[in-house]
Amino acid sequence: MTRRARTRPTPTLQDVAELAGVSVATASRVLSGYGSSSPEVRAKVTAAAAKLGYRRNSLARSMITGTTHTLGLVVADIENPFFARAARGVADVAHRAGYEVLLVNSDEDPATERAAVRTLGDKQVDGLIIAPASADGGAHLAELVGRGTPVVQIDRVLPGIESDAIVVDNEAAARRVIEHLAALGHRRIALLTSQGLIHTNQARLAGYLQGLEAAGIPVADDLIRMAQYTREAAVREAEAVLSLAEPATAVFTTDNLMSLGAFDGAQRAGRSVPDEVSLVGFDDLEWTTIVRPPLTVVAQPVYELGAAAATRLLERIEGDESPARTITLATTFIVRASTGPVAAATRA
Amino acid sequence: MTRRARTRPTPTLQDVAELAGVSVATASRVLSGYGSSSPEVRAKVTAAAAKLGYRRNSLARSMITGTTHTLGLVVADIENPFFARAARGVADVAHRAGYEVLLVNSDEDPATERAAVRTLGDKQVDGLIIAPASADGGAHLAELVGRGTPVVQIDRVLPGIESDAIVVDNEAAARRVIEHLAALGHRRIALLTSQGLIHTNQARLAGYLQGLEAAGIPVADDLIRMAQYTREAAVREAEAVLSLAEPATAVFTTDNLMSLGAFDGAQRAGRSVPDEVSLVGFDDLEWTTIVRPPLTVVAQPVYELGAAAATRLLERIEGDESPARTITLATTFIVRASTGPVAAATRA
DNA sequence: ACCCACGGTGAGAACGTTCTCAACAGCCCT
DNA sequence: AGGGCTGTTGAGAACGTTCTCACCGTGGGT
Repeated sequence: MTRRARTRPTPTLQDVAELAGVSVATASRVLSGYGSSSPEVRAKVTAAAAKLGYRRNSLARSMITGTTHTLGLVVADIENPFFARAARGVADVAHRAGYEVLLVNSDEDPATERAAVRTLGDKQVDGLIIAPASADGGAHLAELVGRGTPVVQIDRVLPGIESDAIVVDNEAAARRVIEHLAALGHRRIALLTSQGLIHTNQARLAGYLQGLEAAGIPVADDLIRMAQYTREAAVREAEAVLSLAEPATAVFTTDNLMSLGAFDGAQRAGRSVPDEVSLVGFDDLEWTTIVRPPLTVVAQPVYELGAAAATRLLERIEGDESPARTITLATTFIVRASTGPVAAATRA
Repeated sequence: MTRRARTRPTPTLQDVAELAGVSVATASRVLSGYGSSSPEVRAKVTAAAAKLGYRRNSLARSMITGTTHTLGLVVADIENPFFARAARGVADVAHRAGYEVLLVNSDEDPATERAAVRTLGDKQVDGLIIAPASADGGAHLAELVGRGTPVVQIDRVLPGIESDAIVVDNEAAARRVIEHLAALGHRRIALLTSQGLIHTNQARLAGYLQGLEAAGIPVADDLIRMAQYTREAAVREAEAVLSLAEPATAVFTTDNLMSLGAFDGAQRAGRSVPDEVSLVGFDDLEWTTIVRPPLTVVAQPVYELGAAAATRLLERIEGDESPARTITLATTFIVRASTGPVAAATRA
């Protein structure tokens, strides 16, 4: 009924072989460049392939070779600059090695993540890079690993899985921040973090607490805030912490969205930075340097995180059987103008 | 030599069938839920599958069904918030429909793009969404389309390809910007755009020119700047345009990176915004509202761009054979505090 | 009692490759 | 002259599914 003749079937290896007057086996040999073949045959086959516009069917190839040259990548949200940059690191390394990447957003939802991991497994990815959300356990990851598909975790790490992991030294980073603020005389230092992302945030909280202890500053519960993961929530918490009876003189945020919200909150509350409140953010995004004052931040080696994960994964795929390793990357603390000494009025 | 026994071969449909005491055909029927089968058999098979931890091999399935449930997505750079958001739109729609997305960065390089499109084709994607870089022509896209794989272009559109496209009304957007600035008394309006991205930028340039004409403002060549696509280059051009003998009183930038650079450049040049120079950016990113003054921008419906592309592509995949269509989405002009009337000193 | 339809099932082809193996020719070496 | 090696080739199996088809039994309609 409907005319659909314009879609003629794609030429197959058999078509090429016939046109070249050789067997399928021979055609495959010359087009895939293995085994041996005579120059004349090579010429005939390549000519036939070109003439037909032959393109190999990777699916069929994968069926037999058992390798898809595809990597799975599961992140919370590709729109988050953190994951976007990590993804870029993964993609670059993968691409250079001739691998493609299958991307899935989990939105930090364990169910979505589980389904995604299964689907990617079904699609026979050669390996998986994941920023795991599920705190409950990684049965789905263990399943993959058990079937021989290597997994590399990034940013967070689920214990009990035989897999490599690339993380950042969050505790040290947070400790360093507090040290800096304490040296400037701050004693009312707020921590603004987000719910979820358990592992990462917990480490940053731990570092915060260690930092306070080292500086001899008592822990104040009203200064430790867990906001929903939205800009608005961060704004609210920042404003709240600045309007306490004894307000915070410094706010440390543990990721880029919270940092944005805190900056916004400080401005809206009419607090001058750093005179009335010092701000320290996480992740060195572009905006942190065009804002006034530019933001003091913990810069994570995000691109390297992704690149290292992909590199490690490819090593595993190539057959590396060494025991699983967790690689911890160092952060860089960049002091800019958003942090300064406590104002005389608020001191003591 | 090396012990690798821990990787036992993945169970196949045949294993399930044997354990359940039925044929492969029957096992396939119950696990894929087509045809008919008795309740007892269904129970036996599902039990066997569960016991073995059976997971279907999507590759084998795709071989026979001819569909991979995978979409290709080619963008310039996933790190660019514009593409990240569009990708999110694509991924959301795709995911909801049971499709996965294979992501490739082209870096605006035609050769990389061509190779990527070919590879994705080889991998038998069911459809492709692409922000095409190659101005030279879309032979690689035509090739795909010719083989029956639908293609949807986003943001830019290569002429002569039988494919749908989702774009934004760039001319109208730029015209609107100039109209706004002209109404504020500006006559020295600079356009800061980037090299490459031909189609999009050309449309914005056209809109700029139309806007000037409509306002009766003569075109000044020294105010039309094409920078390299880096923040630094944008900063330089912005500074340059502000230190002309007869400096620009307004700067219109045509994408988010240029906007960031221009904002930076105005600050570095010590020009107060909007008193000495008005700024209009493209793309409504988060930072545009925490910066002082907040930036007047052209907001593109980026998420919708990606979502619409995916929606259209899925329709094609489902068999829609209607003639190719180009859908043009409208932009929103958001006036914030970075634009204001020309200063009395510079006026006239 | 006969026929037909129908639910349930299995055998085997098919998808498009790669890869193993055997066959064959030509050559060198003894 | 005979044996073995090397390079080139083709036949056919294999990968793990889905799907077509034929078969069987059963039950209902005539």
